[in-house]
Amino acid sequence: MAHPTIAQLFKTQPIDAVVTVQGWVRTLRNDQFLSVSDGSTIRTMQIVVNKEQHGEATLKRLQTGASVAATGKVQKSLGKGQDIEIICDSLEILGDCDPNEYPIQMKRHSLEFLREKAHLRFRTNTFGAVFRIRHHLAFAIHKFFNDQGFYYLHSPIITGSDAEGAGEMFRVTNLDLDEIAKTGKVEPSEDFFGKTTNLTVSGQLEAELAALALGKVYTFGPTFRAENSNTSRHLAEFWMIEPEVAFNNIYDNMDLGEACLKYCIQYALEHCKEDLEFLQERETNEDKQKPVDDRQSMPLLERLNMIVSNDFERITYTEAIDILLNSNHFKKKKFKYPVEWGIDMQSEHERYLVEKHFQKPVIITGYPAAIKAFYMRMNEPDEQGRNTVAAMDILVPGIGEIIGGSQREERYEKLREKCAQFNIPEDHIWWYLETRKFGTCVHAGFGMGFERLIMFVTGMSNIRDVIPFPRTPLNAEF
RNA sequence: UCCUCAGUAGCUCAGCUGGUUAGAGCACAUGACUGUUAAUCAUGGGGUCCCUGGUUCGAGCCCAGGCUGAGGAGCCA
Repeated sequence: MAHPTIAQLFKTQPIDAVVTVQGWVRTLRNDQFLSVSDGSTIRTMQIVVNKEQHGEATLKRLQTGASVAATGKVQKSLGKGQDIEIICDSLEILGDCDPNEYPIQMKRHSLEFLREKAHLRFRTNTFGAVFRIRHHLAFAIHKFFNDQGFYYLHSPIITGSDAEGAGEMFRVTNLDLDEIAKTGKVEPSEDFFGKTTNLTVSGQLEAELAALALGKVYTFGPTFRAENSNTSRHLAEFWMIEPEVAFNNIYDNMDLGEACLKYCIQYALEHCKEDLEFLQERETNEDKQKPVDDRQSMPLLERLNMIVSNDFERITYTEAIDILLNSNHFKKKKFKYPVEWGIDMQSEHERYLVEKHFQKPVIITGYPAAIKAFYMRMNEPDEQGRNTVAAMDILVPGIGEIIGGSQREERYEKLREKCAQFNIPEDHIWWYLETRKFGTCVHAGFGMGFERLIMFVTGMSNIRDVIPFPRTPLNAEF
């Protein structure tokens, strides 16, 4: 017999049908009303039990967290909190849950506490909502690209390339480290792959290779950075989406990034309404404890709708610097870091542009060549002879950079010059250079941090709360 | 890695200028009630005050070092 999920029961409302619900107890109210969750929705099913029929000993075992199977007839609820309920006929406790040991209670827990119980935090309303939304967003990404004729490319997790310079890498080896500690000698040629290998920091270079044959591709997989960064926006293991499109220039790239973000948010608004409403209420309650300045300027759903229904602001780096230089904020010397053409903009500068000046997502293009990666396409020098590249960053309120991308340098000799400037030996990325030698073409792409997207959509403020098992310095317990 | 803040009951927190037996709410146990919505009411049990060392007649409180967590910065997605 197939068991309907609670989500299905609320949807179909099969009054008078006899059904079995399997799930986990949230509370037992009044020795009569059992609230059961099965993860299919944030809502719980009310199971009406009674002491006479099921026995006092059984009711005592209906502790928060216990797993149960309840069979009974679906009825319109007499109570006010739900439209249907199940009048329980037979009740089976599948797994007991000792309340003296079980750490999750029907009360508010801090997110920090739940992070230490990562194996059990799925059972809370907040994390249930977050991870249901995470699923829907992953699905939305695939649907967006698939519907536009992109191919999903599986870039390698283990890479022999160390050219991208996106950050510190995790070494991958099966050499005997104890032996190496004794001899003090590492011989890469004796390693599994016969050379030094690392966990990938980006699938971009590989995606470019594929785009120059398949046309439109995207990667969506885990990436790894061994940076010792301890912030609410960084992980050592995170998921990234990297589309790469042949014949796209920087403007096509901006259009794609904006459309992708809007599509994902719209998809969540349509498919995760109840979870988003719950998270909005949660955020509003949390905000009440905060100083007025730290609160969100508008509720979650309003913020998301605002993004979907407005065009992103598009400005050049040079214009952005001018805005900063002409701001009262700058004149009153409120920026901690200096502002001048050529700087790598600090968080405070980006936040000012996005949250104060424009109050909506901003796409900044044309960054100084000196502060961007080697593979970005050189623009013609500006009137003042300054070198910029066809890079673009999409910044959103509250998160900062959610997308970073560029038109790629497709000119063979220009790219070789860049390699020389960046001290990248050509024999390390000969395969990348060859794509420019054999039928090169204009192409562009970007990287979008999946967890940052989820943060933006859910309103969660710590990245460790939007990935099931966060990997951060000194933390890999689960 | 740097700066700032925090660590007290299972959880969330209070604890005065260093002073005698360390508190509250929730959770848990027992009982009452029985159409509740994190049910309610009464009663009860529950503490390595993060660790190590120091100052002091006396340390949850002061000092030093360490550990852990959070916020911010850098780096980035």
